[in-house]
Order: sequence, then structure tokens, then C-alpha cells
Amino acid sequence: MNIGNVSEMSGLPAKTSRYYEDIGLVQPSRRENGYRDFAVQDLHKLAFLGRARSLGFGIEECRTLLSLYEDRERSSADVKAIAQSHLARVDQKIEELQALSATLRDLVVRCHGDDRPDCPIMDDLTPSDLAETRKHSSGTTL
Amino acid sequence: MNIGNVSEMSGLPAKTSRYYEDIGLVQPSRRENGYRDFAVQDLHKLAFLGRARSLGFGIEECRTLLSLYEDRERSSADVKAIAQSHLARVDQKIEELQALSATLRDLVVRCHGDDRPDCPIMDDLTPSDLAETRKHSSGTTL
DNA sequence: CTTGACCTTCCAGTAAGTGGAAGCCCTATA
DNA sequence: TATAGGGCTTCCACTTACTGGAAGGTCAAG
Repeated sequence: MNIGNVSEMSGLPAKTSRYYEDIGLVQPSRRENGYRDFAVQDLHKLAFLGRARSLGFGIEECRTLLSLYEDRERSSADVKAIAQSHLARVDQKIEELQALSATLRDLVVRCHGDDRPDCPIMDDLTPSDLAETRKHSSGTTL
Repeated sequence: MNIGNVSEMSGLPAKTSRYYEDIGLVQPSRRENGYRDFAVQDLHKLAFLGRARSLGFGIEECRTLLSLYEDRERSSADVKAIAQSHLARVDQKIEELQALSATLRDLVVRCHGDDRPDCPIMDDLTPSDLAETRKHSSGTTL
């Protein structure tokens, strides 16, 4: 199967399938002309990866999930543990964003939003206490 | 003021201040020995940037906010518009993550999590309908 | 034979920094 | 005065998970 068909059937862009080969998630064989020749199993793997990625699993988690996926003997506990830790990260991120949303909403409500320079958003961004220690929690990834 | 002091007082790592100089957010002067010499205004700007970043504003938004911050004549409407559009993105992201959380939670609950290979998470990740079109919404940024 | 679609590789760029190496500069102490 | 340390400099590479694009080979149709 050519990469174009795989792309169509898996929903992944061709570039992504090539990238997944680069990082060793799939190993399609090659034809004499150099074209990749994807087996049905590769297609399944790619579709699996697409689903897992759309659920927010990171690439390395996907790699683990994929090895579990291929292991007919794997325990469901292994899979569950990964999903649970991912869920915890997602929920944590939601909390952070909700706090952020509340702050922004408050700022936006308090800002009259006319052509006067006076603005509570700016006031809030302008710190009086410069030595305050702030955590850069916005950098947390999923 | 040396970069170390600025780092301490602004809460930003020294590397970040250098990076912000690289991308033109601050322009500290230099001493004869090549050391950066930050003025109090630079310190204020960096602290402002730290706050704005921790509220999730992107660098380019920060650049705009900073120019508004420096413009004593700017209208609060300009600032409000940026904050509002950012708030909308944050809220959108929260919704996406909540949907994700619900899906993951459901999967985790349904998985018995023992040493049997049978696992609803895997089943769910294994698509029966390969031609289904899925959006890769997980890639949305704030 | 040519056109156009499809395939290949490689390079570069994204966001926003972070880590590390090599090498000055400055100050204090033995 | 020599040296040790800490702070400062630049530059390069790495991070995540791709995506865009250029240059060029392959294939099927007209």
C-alpha cells in the first residue's frame, strides 16, 4: 500500500507517517522503486497512533502503548497506569487553565474598554513587588 | 544592573532575559566589559513580561502588550481586545481538555486493570472504521 | 513525449526557551 | 601576585511533534 492510500485511510498526513517511520514507530517495507509499502498492520498501527495522539498521549507514551498493543499477553494494568497518569496531567492542566481563565475574565470585566488610557489589565500586569517569586506554571505540558 | 540581579528581582532566569533581548523585547545597554547593564525600566519590562507570560499570553501578544504598556496614550480597548481573544482561546482549550478528560476517565473506569490482556482502553484505541476522518485538535495551542 | 500526480530525501522552521561548552571578567584570599 | 570562585559572554544544540518547501525520481494516461 502506498503512503497516499495509507494517509487517506488512517487520516494521518503522509508527512506524519514518514515522521513516524523516522522515529521508529512503524517500519514499512520498500518496493524496488524506493516507495514505501505499508502492510495492513502498519495501517492499523498508524490509525492507533492517530487515536492515541488525538487523546493527547505523547509520542513516547504512544510508543509504550504501541508495544502493549502489539503484545497479546500484556496486562490491562500496564495500559491503565499510563492512561491514569495521563488523565491526571490533563486534569491538572484543566485546573491551571481554569485559574487562568478566572483571572483573565476578572481583568476583562474590570476593564472599561474605551479610548481612555486607564486600564486595569495593564495595572495588573505592572507589578509593584518585583522581588516576588513566581512559578512559570504556564510552561507545563500535557 | 547586572543580569544576575535582574534575574533575582524579576523572577526570570538570566537565560530568558538574554532571549528576550535576542528577540527584541528589551534593549539593555552594555558596559565597557561587555556586560549587559539593565535600567530600572528594563527590569519593569521583564517583570511585566513574566506576568503576561504566566497568564499564558504568547510572545507576540506580549510584544503588543508591551508596546501598549509603553504607550501612555493607548486606549484600554486595545488591551481589552487582546485579553478577550486570549481568554476565548483559553476557554476553548479548557473545553477540549474537559472532553478529553471525560473520555480518558471513561476508559480508565472501564478498564479492570489486572493482569489479563483484555483491555477496553486498547479496544478503544483500535479503530474498526479506518477511513474515519479525525481532527487533530490536540495540537491547538493557547 | 509530455503532463501531472505521486513518491523520495533533505533542510529549515515552528514556540519559547533550556542546557552546556569555551572562554572572559572581577574580586577575594593565601 | 597567583589563583580560585563565581558571574558574565557567545554560540550551538536540543526540546515537541510535526509541517512546508525544494529538488528530483517514478508512474500512468493521453
